[in-house]
This record gives sequence, C-alpha cells and structure tokens, in this order.
Amino acid sequence: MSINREDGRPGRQGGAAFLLAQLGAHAAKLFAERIAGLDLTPAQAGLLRLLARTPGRSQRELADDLGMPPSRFVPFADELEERGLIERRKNPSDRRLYALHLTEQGESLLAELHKAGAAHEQQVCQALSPEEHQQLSALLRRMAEQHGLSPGVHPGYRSIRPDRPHVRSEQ
Amino acid sequence: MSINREDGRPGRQGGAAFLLAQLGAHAAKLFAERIAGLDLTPAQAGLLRLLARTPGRSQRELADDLGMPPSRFVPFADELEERGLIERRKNPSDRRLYALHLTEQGESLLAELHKAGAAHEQQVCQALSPEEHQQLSALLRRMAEQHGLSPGVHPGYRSIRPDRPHVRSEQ
DNA sequence: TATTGTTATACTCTATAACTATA
DNA sequence: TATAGTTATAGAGTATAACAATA
Repeated sequence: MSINREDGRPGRQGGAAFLLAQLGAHAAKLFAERIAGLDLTPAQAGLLRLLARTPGRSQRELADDLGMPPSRFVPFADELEERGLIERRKNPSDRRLYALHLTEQGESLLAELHKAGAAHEQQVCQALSPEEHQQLSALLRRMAEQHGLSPGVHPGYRSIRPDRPHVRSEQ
Repeated sequence: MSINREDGRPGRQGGAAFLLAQLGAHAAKLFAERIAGLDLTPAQAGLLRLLARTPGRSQRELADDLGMPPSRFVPFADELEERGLIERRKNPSDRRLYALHLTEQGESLLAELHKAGAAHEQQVCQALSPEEHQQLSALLRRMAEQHGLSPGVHPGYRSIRPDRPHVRSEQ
C-alpha cells in the first residue's frame, strides 16, 4: 500500500535505502537536540562513551575513532576538560602520550546520557510494537555487520550539529 | 564500570535508533559515491528529482524544499544550468519569478539516476532476503510516516559530500 | 510595502602543515 | 628519525544582510 505519490512513479521516493538515510538523519537530529539539554554534542557524547569503554587511551587513538584530525581533537578535549568531565593524565611509560579518563562528574553525566539514549530509542521507534522493534533491530544489526560497520561511534556524528542558538563568544 | 552492555562482548553500541543513524549515514555516503560517477552530488540529484515531479517552480520554493537559503541556491542552480541539465524560464505571470525545468539532457541523466538508485537499494539491503527487505521497507515506512517525514528529498542531503578529489575549477 | 532573485561580506569550520618534546 | 600533542594559518563553505526589479 504505497500511500503517497500516485504519480505513476515508484510511489514514495525510494525504497529502504532512502528511508534509512532519511530516518537516520532524522534520528541523529533528534538525538542531537535531546543531548543538547545536557550541553553535549553527539561527538562529545561519543568521546564519553569511548572513554567509558576503554579508559586511558591516547588522544591520537581517540581522534582516529571519532574521525577527526588530532589538531581538532585538542580544543575538543580542552572544552570537556575545562568542564571537568574528562581528565588528562600523563602516561608514565611514554611521556609523549596523555591517558584520557572520565572524571566522576563525567561518569555521572554518562549515566544521564544513557537515560537519554533509552528515551531516544523509544521516541524513534514509537510507531512499532515491541515485536516489530526487535525485528527491526535484528535486521539492522545484520545489515550493519554485512557492511562492516563497527559497533562503536559512527562517523555520521561528525556532521550533525544541534542547531546552535547563535551564542557567539564576544563582539 | 559501564552499564553499557552486559553480554560480555563490548556489545554493539545502542539499539535500533543508533543503528538507523549509523546505517543511514553509511547508505548516504555510498549513494553519494555512486552518483559522483554521474558528476552529481546528492543535493543536485534531489533538485533533478524535484523538477521531474513538479516542473516550473520558483527558486525560492525549491530552495526551501532542499533546505538551503535562496542565496546559496543561485550558484547551485547556475552550475546545473551551465551543464545544460536545467533551464530557467521566465514566468510570464509574475516576472520576478523563474520557472525551472529539466532539459532533455537533464531528463536522460535522471534516468541514469534512477538506475543508480535501484543498484544502491540492492547494495544497501544485500544482507536481507527479499521477504526481509520488504519487511524492513514496511517498518521504515511506518516510522517515517509517524515522524511526519515527507516522501521527498530529505535534509540529510545537506551535509553529505562525496569526498571530492580536489578538482578545483581553474585559477 | 512585500517578495524574488542576486550579490557582497563576514564568519564558522576544518584541514594542513609547522613546531616541541619525547622516544 | 619517528611520533604525540600543540599551535598557526589558510582555505572552503556557509549564512546574513543589503540590493534591484517587480508586484
């Protein structure tokens, strides 16, 4: 039942691939808006999760995982450090490296983040019954695996910004 | 300790919403790469499709649909016009407006675009059986409808660029 | 006076590439 | 010599706002 477009053509624009991109962008936007309430961007949330999973890694490694150049990672980490969410410890075995860790405050914000993630999941899949929700997850998991997508932070994070309300620094 | 995943394995991050965003970004990237072979960006493809569906609209309307400011639409349309894919006709009833149309060349490129779209659909859903593929489409359609997403061009187009190989015009 | 298309400008974002300190 | 972190700079991409023509 292709409910839309009766203009002959393949009904609703595109099939699953198009819907995937459309819904994915929408979901990413909703998530960005949601965690903006925690004063976090998706990339910042991604770093917190990476540090929760594997503490003590170097900036270079983390920058690679987040898909950003090391030079951009510096001010990125600076802000989270100033906010007391992460901590740069010196790595004693190689003094060139930092070992990044979550602070206690970072851990508790991460807990908020997990709550936000659960609410987000419900919001996005609101239209589905619990069984359908599971079905969808299973299908998507298979697809992600087949495409070699890693379970971690996804690169779509890079381009999503939470419609910032024009808070310019000075001047 | 991360309350993240309890199944031992670091667990795939997130549920359906996360997978949706991840796969959606991946699909959008694949599509951008594919149509880069036609010398089109996703936004350009979007305009061609809009013009095929409803010819003769004004730049302002089209810019709105594509989610770009009118000022940005001007050079955007310029390029497609120079390439002979679209045409600016004067609207006789209101001489402030242009009426944009596809050229014949634009129509035939659109046909190529549809072929690319079909191949893309297969590539993205490769992991699924035909039945599962249909299942997925149905679930996603319901979700898109519930979220009020229109069947047309989606705004995720805005941020996807096809990793351009540094082909600068002249200079 | 409002609106379309256009141009100009200013600003944000980002990557590239130097620089330092360690190895 | 190579690498981690940092800083500086330049370039692309963008929106904002002024402008001319028409309504």
